Amino acid sequence: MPPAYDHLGTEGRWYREWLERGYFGARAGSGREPFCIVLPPPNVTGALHIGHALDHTLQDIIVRRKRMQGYETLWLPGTDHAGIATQVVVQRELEREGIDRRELGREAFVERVWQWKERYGHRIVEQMQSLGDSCDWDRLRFTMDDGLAHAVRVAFVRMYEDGLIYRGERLVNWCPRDTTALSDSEVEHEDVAGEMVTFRYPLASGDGHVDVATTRVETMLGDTGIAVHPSDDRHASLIGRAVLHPFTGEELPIVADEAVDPSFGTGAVKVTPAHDPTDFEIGRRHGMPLRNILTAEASISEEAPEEFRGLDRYAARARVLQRLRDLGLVVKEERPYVHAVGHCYRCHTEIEPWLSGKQWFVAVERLKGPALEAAASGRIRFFPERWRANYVQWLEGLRDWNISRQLWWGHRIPVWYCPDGHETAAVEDPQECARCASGVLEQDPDVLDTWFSSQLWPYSTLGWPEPAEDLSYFYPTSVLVTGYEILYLWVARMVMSGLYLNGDVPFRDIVIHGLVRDPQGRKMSKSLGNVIDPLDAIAAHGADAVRFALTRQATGAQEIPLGVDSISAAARFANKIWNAARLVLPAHPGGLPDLPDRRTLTLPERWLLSRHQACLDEVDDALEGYRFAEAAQAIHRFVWSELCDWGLEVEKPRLSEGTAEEGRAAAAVLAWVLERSLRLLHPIMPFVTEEIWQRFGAGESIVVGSWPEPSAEHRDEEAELRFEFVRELVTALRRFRKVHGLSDSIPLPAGIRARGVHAEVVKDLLSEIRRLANLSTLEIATDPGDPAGCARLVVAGDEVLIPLAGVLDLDVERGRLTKRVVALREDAARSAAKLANEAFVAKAPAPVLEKERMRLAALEEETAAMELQLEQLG
RNA sequence: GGGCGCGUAGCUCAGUGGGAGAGCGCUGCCUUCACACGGCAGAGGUCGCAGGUUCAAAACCUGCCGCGCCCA
Repeated sequence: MPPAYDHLGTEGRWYREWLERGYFGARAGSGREPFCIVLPPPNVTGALHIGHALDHTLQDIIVRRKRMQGYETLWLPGTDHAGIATQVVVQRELEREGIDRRELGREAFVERVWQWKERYGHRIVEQMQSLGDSCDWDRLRFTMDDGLAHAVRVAFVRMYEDGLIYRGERLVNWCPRDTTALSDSEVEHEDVAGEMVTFRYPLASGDGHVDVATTRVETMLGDTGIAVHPSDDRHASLIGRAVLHPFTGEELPIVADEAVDPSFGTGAVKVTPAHDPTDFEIGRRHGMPLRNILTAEASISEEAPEEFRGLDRYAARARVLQRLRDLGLVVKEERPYVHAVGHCYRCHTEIEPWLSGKQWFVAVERLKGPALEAAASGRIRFFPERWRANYVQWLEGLRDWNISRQLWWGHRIPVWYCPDGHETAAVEDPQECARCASGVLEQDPDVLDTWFSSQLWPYSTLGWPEPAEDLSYFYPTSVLVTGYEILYLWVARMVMSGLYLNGDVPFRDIVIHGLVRDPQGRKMSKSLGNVIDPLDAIAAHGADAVRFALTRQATGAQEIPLGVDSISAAARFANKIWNAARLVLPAHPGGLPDLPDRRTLTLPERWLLSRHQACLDEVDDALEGYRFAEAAQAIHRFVWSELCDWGLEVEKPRLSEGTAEEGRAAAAVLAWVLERSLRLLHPIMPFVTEEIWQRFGAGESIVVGSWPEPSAEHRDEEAELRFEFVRELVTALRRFRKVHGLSDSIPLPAGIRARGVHAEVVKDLLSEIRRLANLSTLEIATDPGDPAGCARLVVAGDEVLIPLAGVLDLDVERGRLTKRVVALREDAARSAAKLANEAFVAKAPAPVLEKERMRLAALEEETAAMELQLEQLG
């Protein structure tokens, strides 16, 4: 084995091997218990980013462990057609060729998108494979596949016929750049430094005015009324009167409406029913006309006075303000005025509430209830649990979902209209109108929200709506793993639709993870230059390192900080295990290691097995509860700080210098621990563990090896206590050496007055202790003898004596002792005060009390020894 | 305005009733035959602030201050 682990020569080779051997394939009805995860499908247009890397790593950890536990394990992969994102990408490509998509026409455009998908759609799949994702690639799905498209139509028609989908005209969230409507969830609210303008409308009667305030002053071009709160005394006399629009001379009525917030501004608000959701409602209640002053691209429309027409909304804002100033109607301009503005989640353009004609909606009222019940009853469980509250709150406030998109790329709405305007919703393209049998039909031009199809993902991918074997075997799926940013957009909708269309929750456990940030907690962005490209990181440090670094940070927190340092640290961890194997494997005869008879094990071996067992229990328990960071930390701590730092170090002499029998026994124990540690680590770091595991010659592949199950078998508290004393003793001696600036390579003589069990331990491990602390001699004294001329340490109550022999600086030694005595006295005083407290003695549990008494005794004993030593030094 | 969180070592975070922890970073020493992608040791913290509960609070309760995210 080379002295350093080489991920480049390892990872691709093993991944191809695993694929060829078909380890990731799952079969329905195998008789084994099913376990299934559907992959949140990445956009087919996209490249793998660090967020995917995290999401996939966590899923792969779950899946690989379950596979090792013997489940029929299916991780079902796929990609999403991502309506807006994909359409925009292809549009841009066309623009570079000087082609407008409208010239090209719908059919040709969609054909172009398919070509694009064929060309680049597989790229992200290969990237997932470089990360090690153990998906069943034979089942790869795409949200526009025939089967899935069929599922979308069936879902739509079923909901339509059940009255859950309807067509209506209302204000929608409009993205003027993508020229499509968006659902409420696709609008991101962000604070913007805008302006607040207060201006006045003169009363039609000429005897006064009404002041109103707005951040979108251009919308006054569409004002068709003024509203005040009915119980607002300041404006009571205005109700029923009218103001004059300064540009059109039109009379706008002043109405009273409960929706007005009397504490905002002057308490009177301008009403723009065609451009604000609240105003839309007010306008409807009072019969105000809708004046749509914006075009689809958010420039001023024909409905506004001529001088403003054609201006874009921001230019219009400035022009309107200037005209109002000219007329002396501006009362106040506040700038900057920070307020929340909705932005398109895809292109970040400011959203306009806009009337775009008739749109399709999902009525959510009947879908909510079962989805709420599933969370309340525990049929779905959230990890971390707190996300349940967010889910519930969102569902409770949910309003009808706009599913029409004015795009060409996506699932076209399966509704046809005849010249009489009758609607025909159908799974298969209809030949005639369902109502009047007209043969002239035109399909709705719009496509469905991408999330409408992805909400079907957990069952459409398994064959729904057909009665598929996969569906009955793997549905409900076991776990869903995703980031909190799509909890509402996707997760909640899958629950609602799964319950409604398929009669059961789509998954049992929902694991919500955070977003990957840079080490300062900032979002990764190109402009900040702090982006970590997982593919670069994999090339530089290996997929295992990227996976481990992410897992180690994957606590339940909302943010997961990741820097290149933590990735290279993880790569060093892989190298550490590699080198542990380099030490152990040459001494191992091959095959699955067998543990020697327990009665022949040495104390350090029993300690090591016990610590290994503790690690195993912790890793297993953490993974069972989806506490990934805890699992990664536990295995890291054991392998590095226990196995390598102590286990291997203490066993080295037996391995190479002992008798053949000792060598065999030591190798067996170390190989056994190492092999099982590899299996524990495999879900997190699949490649390096496989590469090492193969060298055991213990079987086909660690991928299909068995998961070490927790048990109490090797726990040995006594061995842990005894060896813990050895570690303390050795560390104390090393520390002493450093304090006195003594080189590690000069052997020191030492003596110890060990008592009770400690005497046994020291006698037992005399040579090991001498070697670990580099002692020339270690005398075990039972009687006090003459400590003069010796430095004195106290370790767990035992005195350790080191002959000064002229090599030690007495001043340094006095300093060390004085420092120690001061600390001891402080500690002892605190302890004594506690024990002097009657309430503590009376109320604290006996073990706590006993422990405190022992502690004080030990402190006093050591203080006395140190003081005596100081005295003797003079 | 409502909801969910966070505030612990220089940085990022674990820790949820009985002696303050990890990784990274930092300091010093060491190229000893698994690993310098290493070893050994060390420095560094009024656990945001103020009250309260308790024999005992970083942890539980209340309030305040600061910060983040989501929703309106």
